Amino acid sequence: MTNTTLKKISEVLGISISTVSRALKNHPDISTKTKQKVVELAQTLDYEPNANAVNLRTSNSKLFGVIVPSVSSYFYDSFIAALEEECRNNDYRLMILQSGDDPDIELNNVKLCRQNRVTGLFACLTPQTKDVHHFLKLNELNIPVVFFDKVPDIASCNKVCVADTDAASIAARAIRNKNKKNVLAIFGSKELSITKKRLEAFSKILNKNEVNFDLQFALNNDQAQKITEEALQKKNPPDTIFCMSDEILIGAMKAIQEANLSIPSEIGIIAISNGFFPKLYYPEITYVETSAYKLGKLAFTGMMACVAGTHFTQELTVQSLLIEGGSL
Amino acid sequence: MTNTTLKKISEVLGISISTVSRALKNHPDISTKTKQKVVELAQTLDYEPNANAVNLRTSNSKLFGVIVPSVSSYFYDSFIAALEEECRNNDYRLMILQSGDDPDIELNNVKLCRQNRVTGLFACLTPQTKDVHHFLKLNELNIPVVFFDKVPDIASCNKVCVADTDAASIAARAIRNKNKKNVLAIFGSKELSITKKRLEAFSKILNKNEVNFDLQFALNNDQAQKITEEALQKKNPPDTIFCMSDEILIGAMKAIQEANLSIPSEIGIIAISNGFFPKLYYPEITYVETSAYKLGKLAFTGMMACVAGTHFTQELTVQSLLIEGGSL
DNA sequence: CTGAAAGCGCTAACAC
DNA sequence: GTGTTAGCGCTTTCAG
Repeated sequence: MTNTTLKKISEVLGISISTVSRALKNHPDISTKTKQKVVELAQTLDYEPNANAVNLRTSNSKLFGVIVPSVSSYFYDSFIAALEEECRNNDYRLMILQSGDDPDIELNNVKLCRQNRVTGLFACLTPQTKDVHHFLKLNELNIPVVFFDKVPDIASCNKVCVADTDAASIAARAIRNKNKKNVLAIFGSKELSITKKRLEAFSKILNKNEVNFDLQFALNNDQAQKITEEALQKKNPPDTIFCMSDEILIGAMKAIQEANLSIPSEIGIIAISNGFFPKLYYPEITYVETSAYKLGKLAFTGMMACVAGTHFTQELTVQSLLIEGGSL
Repeated sequence: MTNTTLKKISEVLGISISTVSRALKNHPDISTKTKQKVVELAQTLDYEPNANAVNLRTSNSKLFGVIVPSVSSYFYDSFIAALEEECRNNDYRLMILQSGDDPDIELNNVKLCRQNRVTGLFACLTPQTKDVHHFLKLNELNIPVVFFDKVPDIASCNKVCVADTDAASIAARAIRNKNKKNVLAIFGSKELSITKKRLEAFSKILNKNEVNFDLQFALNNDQAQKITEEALQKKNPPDTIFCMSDEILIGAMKAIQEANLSIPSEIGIIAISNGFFPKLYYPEITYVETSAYKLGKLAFTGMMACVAGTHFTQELTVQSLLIEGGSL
């Protein structure tokens, strides 16, 4: 069996291809009878338009690309879920690509997007990406690029981000309000701009309020676990742990379970999170929400503005929100 | 700026389109000088072939579709990661589609696959999917379909699955070997064939060994949590909890943390899992691995066999493996 | 209301 | 070695 085409339908019905095409699009010119005949036969023959032919002809792919480090992530999966919903509702397809944090694969993914003539691209950079000219090239071709989460330093591009500074400030204030005095603060890779932003805001508030904190950096959950284990064994252990991300929260919680401390009476904990992991524990962890889902919705809105011709060329941010669990 | 085409290159160079096409494919007919000129100009003009045109012409999309319930899952994300790796290495693209466990969206996704003329489709059914004829239609069009994880009951299709029966048996034997006497066994939705298989194998072994177990079903982690909470409050509480899936494990663990029981001295726990969640806790949870990553690799191998013409029309399974944590 | 014809960008016989 | 030509399946003027 081979795919049904307009030609085949037109031959069976003894009418022209263009009439079939119009009938299927419910064009007002076509008579009701003809439409009926065509639609019926198309159904019988299980006609599905060839997207490649349509795209080639119309040069409108109705296709967005999205490049994430990995779909297996506490964060990007929610982002994709949001995009996907919007795409479905707006009759766009989504081509999901993963960079694996490898700049070469990233470059190749951008190529793929160009080859498939995407209408627009959502991109999260790898930490090592220095050169973004292959992204900017897309703009020359009138393909809007909306960067999210890990965005370029340059100003002349569209970016959507979570409110890093706000999130860290909110967490710091929550700690101060609970009169905590000795905080273990664990941040992610020093290189990341998101770490810098969060750290700066966090320190500022705790310093101003003279809350003592032990500053640590962890690249993954194992390191976070080790750092927490060591801190808990000190003569003067922390009364509170701040975790910059889910990854770090996971490590810290494992150490707390190991030490068999009860939360929040023996140790307090607060994190910045997308919201899934904090709900895994009892009591649930108090966290500042930086919602990837909302970020996705915002990115899509921005993209649609670009497609409509309104480049926003600025940084949009989603608000952060304190979600009280019982851990602080 | 507009996209570079073969035509544009041919005009600049004053040669024919076909020569350009051949030169870029490194066709042996073309002279070295011509090749060089063409490749150089193509690079300068940032030529990227129009995938739609190529696919239309060659009717070989080099594109696979994959339908999962959701990419936000610690099972399907691993599956996708495996597929993605293989696709990249074999020069295929992957179109990732999510059904959201909605049969209507599923149907629409199948349509999308047909419209994009995928070379093959990997599909995980929604629990409510009764009618799979729209999938089988693909086979008529010589588009192989490889079902995975949640597969149809019918025999005449390609399926790859985790070894459900084995996994449950391994877990049951581990429980028996530890001389546990009072097990709370929590399974997922009764409707799912995977539940039936796991339950049957599990019961058989525990019954044979006269291990008493309380059989419960939970549709999500909240229900699993409630069930566990109630069981732990009985006069004769369980000494072991068996969790059929990660989702159930999460709920059960929350209840255990709430009851503040220590593992494994006060309560033992064992799960069937993809391996991520068991490592979140201290001590790490003992689990029977049903690897989505391995499943993905297997599915791809099966798909390539189909594409090469060797329909396997049978059920392939990935082996299960007991991974000892410290929880039993 | 319907049909003829051109063309989107590319590949692949078939010529020379 | 290179060019000519036809055609993949579709949309969309332009004619009638």
